[in-house]
Amino acid sequence: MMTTGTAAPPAPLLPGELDRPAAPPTRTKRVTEAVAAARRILEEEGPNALTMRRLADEMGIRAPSLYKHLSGKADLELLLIEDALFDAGEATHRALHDPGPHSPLLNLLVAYRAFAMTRPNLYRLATSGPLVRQSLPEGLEDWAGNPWFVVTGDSSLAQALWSLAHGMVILELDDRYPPGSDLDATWRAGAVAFERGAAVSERSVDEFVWSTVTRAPSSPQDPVAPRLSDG
Amino acid sequence: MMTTGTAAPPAPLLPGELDRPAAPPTRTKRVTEAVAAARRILEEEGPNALTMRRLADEMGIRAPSLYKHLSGKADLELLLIEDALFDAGEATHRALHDPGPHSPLLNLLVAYRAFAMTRPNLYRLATSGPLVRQSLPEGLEDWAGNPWFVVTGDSSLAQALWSLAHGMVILELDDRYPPGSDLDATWRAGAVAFERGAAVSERSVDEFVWSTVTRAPSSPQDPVAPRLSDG
DNA sequence: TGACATGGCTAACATCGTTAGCCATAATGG
DNA sequence: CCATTATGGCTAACGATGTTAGCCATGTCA
Repeated sequence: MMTTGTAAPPAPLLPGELDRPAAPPTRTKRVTEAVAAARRILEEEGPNALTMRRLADEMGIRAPSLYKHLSGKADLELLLIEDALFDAGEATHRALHDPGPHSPLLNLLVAYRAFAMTRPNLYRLATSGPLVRQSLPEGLEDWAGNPWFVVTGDSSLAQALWSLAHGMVILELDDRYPPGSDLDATWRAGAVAFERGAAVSERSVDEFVWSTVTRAPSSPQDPVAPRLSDG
Repeated sequence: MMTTGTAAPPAPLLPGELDRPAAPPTRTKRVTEAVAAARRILEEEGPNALTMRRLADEMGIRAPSLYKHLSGKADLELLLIEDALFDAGEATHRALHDPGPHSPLLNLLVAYRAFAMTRPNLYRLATSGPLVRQSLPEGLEDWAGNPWFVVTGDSSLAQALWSLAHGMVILELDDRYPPGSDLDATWRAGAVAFERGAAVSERSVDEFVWSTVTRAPSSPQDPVAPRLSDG
């Protein structure tokens, strides 16, 4: 669960580690309840069950009344994503400090995988589709991604390692690996590659450019409504 | 575009390379048209535009008439996924044979990234959410994933590398990297890690087990209807 | 020629997110 | 102390979505 604003035991920051960002914009009691209920429904009954009517039901009211507290479903999902990012940040930062049995990099991977596996639907919701970046609390995204930098010491390597972790997590959640795959071995293989890569100088490679790779011109995605404040 | 069943110039197979799987189950002319139209709509107008009514419109008929050819929207999407897997397999197998300017591993990554970037919405559709494995043509999945094994020589390493590629692709498509990120550098960093890892003996690592990491008990996803044949 | 399969159509339904507009109660201010 | 306003519920309803039921024209073929 998310501990909004309550100060944690102040562990000394590691070199390169960011401090926890300001708490997210204050939430009404009722909004907090709605988010909690939504989270419960999402995780226990799946994403299809998370409808405005079902959510209202869970709160003992009718669907239209939800709009007295939330601007719409997109707003609700944004709040869930906020929670997920806070939780993920907490879990991964903790992995940096806890005396895990392995290397920091491996501890981080283990923590990330465990985080995702224990709340798969929330993880999927928070990491799939275009991100509504400007609606998130200031600094949250940076803080949540910071452990990957702390562990690798390089921003490109950090992004690559996070990509690997996310890729493995989401493919595992979606059952995309061939049946019978030894996923632990897959994670191990990935960890090994980066464990070795992180220790090595950043630019021992030929200057390869990806310039031939470009995005298809103006490929539309789904529009995402900007966040509205509590009404 | 997909070249269903038409034989390609028979390039000699590389060691470990799988042969192209049998062509997908025959599609009616009308079904083929529907899939083509759907693909056009999806890529040019985004996933939200891919509606049964919109698709019917594109074909000059009314929505209910679509059900004379397809069992439902899930069926249509499955056909799109089939196409995407064939195309991806073609692109990546070609990367193995073309005299690319780089190492095989790098050539593969470049091809994969380019493939995804040129049809982002189809890629997202084909790789997001639970896979309806039993509805896919026999051998398609294995064949499409085979290049990753050819390049790494090890199944765990192959899955990890594919995970990295998918992670980077999907995060790039969804704009999940912090603004201003040098994504080429990220891909380079990832490639380097695996370039080095692939050359090394598979088991130079301590025997790490992930046994503490388990899935949340019975977390529901969205049910997926099994594929029905053409009606 | 008649039976049947093919492939269109309209009408309609359930479910979804969402809006409009009503009303009771609580809070607030002259 | 009462009037006014804000809060937060409600019902009714709308438009979009996937989908089904049932009708009918046309072509195929025994």
